[in-house]
Amino acid sequence: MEDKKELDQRKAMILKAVIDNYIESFEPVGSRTIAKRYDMGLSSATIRNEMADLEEMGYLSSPHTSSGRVPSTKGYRTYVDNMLKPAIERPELASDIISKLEDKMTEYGKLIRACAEIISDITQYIAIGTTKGSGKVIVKAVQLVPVDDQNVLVVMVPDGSIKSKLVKLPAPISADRIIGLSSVFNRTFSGKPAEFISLMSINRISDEADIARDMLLPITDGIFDCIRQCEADEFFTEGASRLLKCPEFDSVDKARDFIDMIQDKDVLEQIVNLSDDESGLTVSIGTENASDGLSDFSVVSAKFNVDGNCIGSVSVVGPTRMDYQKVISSLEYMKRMLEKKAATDAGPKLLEDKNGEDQI
Amino acid sequence: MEDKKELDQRKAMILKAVIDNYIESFEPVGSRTIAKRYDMGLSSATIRNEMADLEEMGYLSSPHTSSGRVPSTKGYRTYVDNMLKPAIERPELASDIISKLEDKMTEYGKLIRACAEIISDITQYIAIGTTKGSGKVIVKAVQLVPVDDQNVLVVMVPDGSIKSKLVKLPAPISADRIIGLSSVFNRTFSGKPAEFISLMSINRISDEADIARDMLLPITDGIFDCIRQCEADEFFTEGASRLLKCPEFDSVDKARDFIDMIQDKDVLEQIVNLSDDESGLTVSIGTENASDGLSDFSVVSAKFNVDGNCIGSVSVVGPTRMDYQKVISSLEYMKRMLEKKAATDAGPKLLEDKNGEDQI
DNA sequence: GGTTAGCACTCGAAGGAGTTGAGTGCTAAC
DNA sequence: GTTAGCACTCAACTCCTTCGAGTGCTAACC
Repeated sequence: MEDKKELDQRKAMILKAVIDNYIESFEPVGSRTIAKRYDMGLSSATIRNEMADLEEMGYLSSPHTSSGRVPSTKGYRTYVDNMLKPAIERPELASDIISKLEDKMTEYGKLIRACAEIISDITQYIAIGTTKGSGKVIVKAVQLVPVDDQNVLVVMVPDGSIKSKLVKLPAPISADRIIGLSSVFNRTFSGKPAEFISLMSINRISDEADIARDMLLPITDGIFDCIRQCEADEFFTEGASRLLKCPEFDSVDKARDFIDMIQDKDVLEQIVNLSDDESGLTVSIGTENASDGLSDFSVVSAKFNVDGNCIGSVSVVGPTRMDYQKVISSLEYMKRMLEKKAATDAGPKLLEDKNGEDQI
Repeated sequence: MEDKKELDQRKAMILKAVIDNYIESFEPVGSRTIAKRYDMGLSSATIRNEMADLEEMGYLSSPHTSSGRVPSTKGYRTYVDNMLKPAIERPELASDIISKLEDKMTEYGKLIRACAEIISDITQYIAIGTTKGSGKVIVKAVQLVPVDDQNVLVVMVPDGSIKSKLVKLPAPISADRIIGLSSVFNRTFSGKPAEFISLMSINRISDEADIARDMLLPITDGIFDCIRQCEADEFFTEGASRLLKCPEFDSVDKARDFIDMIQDKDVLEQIVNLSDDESGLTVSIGTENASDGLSDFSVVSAKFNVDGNCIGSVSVVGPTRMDYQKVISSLEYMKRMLEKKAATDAGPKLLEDKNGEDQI
């Protein structure tokens, strides 16, 4: 009552104990439980007093008069900021993750999906992934692949990704023509920013390749489509059903509401845009979340940066009493691994400035 | 009591009324409800007697002594087989579906996914789609697309689909080399069945194109990978969260169990393999299902055939008291539309035997 | 003989009273 | 500052009653 300044060490210890317990049991924690489970050399009465102080200070709250205490957003915040052990290395996880990623490493879209999957697997919460639509798409290459006499696969290679679209031409055309056309397209567009691909260029190609404009239209449409795919942020959700295993969903209504919410574009945006420009992780707890519907949930978000560009993000959504330790350390670990691997290993974009001195 | 032969017309009418009611309300149906809601010119007492008969005959059952009646599997079966109105055309749906399918028509995998999505949207139940891995894959075309100096996109075109895989070569190579190589690969493999692509051919290509074998290996690996993708049956589930909206999931446990079950490969197999070789729809009701876990659910399954080959299937899974009318008619409709559209319209495979008389 | 009205009976669902136990706040003693 | 002790609170549980929808059966009716 007298002083309401910072947490002293004992209060901090008790706060941590309460939160640890609550995370584990999802039940309001009483003073006696703490006294018994942690050998602090304090009686339940003393702890009771401290807990009353913590409540007054806003770190804890009680659902009703005579029940144990539950952490508040402020309590979780302190816990997350100050009380977590530094992320531990988990070599046993590492090899597993690496092997799962190995296959996917060639394209960022698939890669991030794989990350989200793995993270959801590890943490048992929902993981939401995004691939960041790079604002300005640079076309590295365009290729046309003849499929049959009237269908052409348009392949566009921007940075760090590959997009393709099958288009149907208004009339049959020979494979050789397509291949010839392919090199005209490639010559015209490669290295150019996406804005460059305007209708103007069609006329140029039409002249150069001596081909009717309406044969080219579906192809350029296809390219536009690929560009649009690149520019668009993509969302995907992994492990939604897992959340049903959380005891907080004791009624089906809650589960329903949550699932409805998590499918709302706006909420997804909020979840994902949460992390600011920093390169680290962001944790948003309970009422800290912008969206009301998320006030009983926490979001831990990691952005993945390669070569200074954000290529996407993975966020974990779980109940406020989530296992922060686990979530944060696995996300951090994933982020480190992915960025390191991307920097040393494949990924089309990273080879740009190499010289082809070994060329065969 | 006296005679236990077939349903007479009145019994059938009452049975249908009970099932209609139960499907709507998910509550045991009493004789009075029927008497009031349907103007049959019969009192509740008479209907009560008839319902007792229906129970004795196995079409209905009552959860406990003094509650209304609930349809049994046999009851549903009779309902589905004899009492549904023929599928109605829904022009308003048609245009919607067609426009949604338009975009996806180029590849069967995406197409069936889109179908499952639409069906789940319409029916509000879970839809499970599969693409049938065609046993014997015929390689229509192989193309290599240079991405940058060390990465190559391997594109393989089998029937009705397109697969691609990005591979990394052990050493840089020029785009022109790749394009040259591409035509060698294509010449060697196109029109050949997948089995043909053996290690033998690598040597041949290695000779013909004058290139080191270890540069070719990643590429053939990529092709193998594409073939494997074609051969594999693929599953996907749409609208799983919708099922939570069914009142039968009054407890979270049930929902959990169901979601666990629906993710089990074996159960999925059963759901999908349910439909026999017939070309129509298959309905499996409650206890008719092979898997115990599904005994409170019904599955309606449609196989899609194009040119006499099954290209995949979509199944709807819902509670036994699902709206069969809606599910069956929309699935049937979808099947008809898809097959018709596939027969008249694009889809790479369908152009094969056309001559390129219009060639530009 | 089929149909109907009437009545006693059944049984789950809903609501309320009493009990239990974990937990609190407060006070007084150490 | 810490602790023991005690009165108090309140959700959760159990037990009990009431309520009503629905049944089966019987006797009367057309």
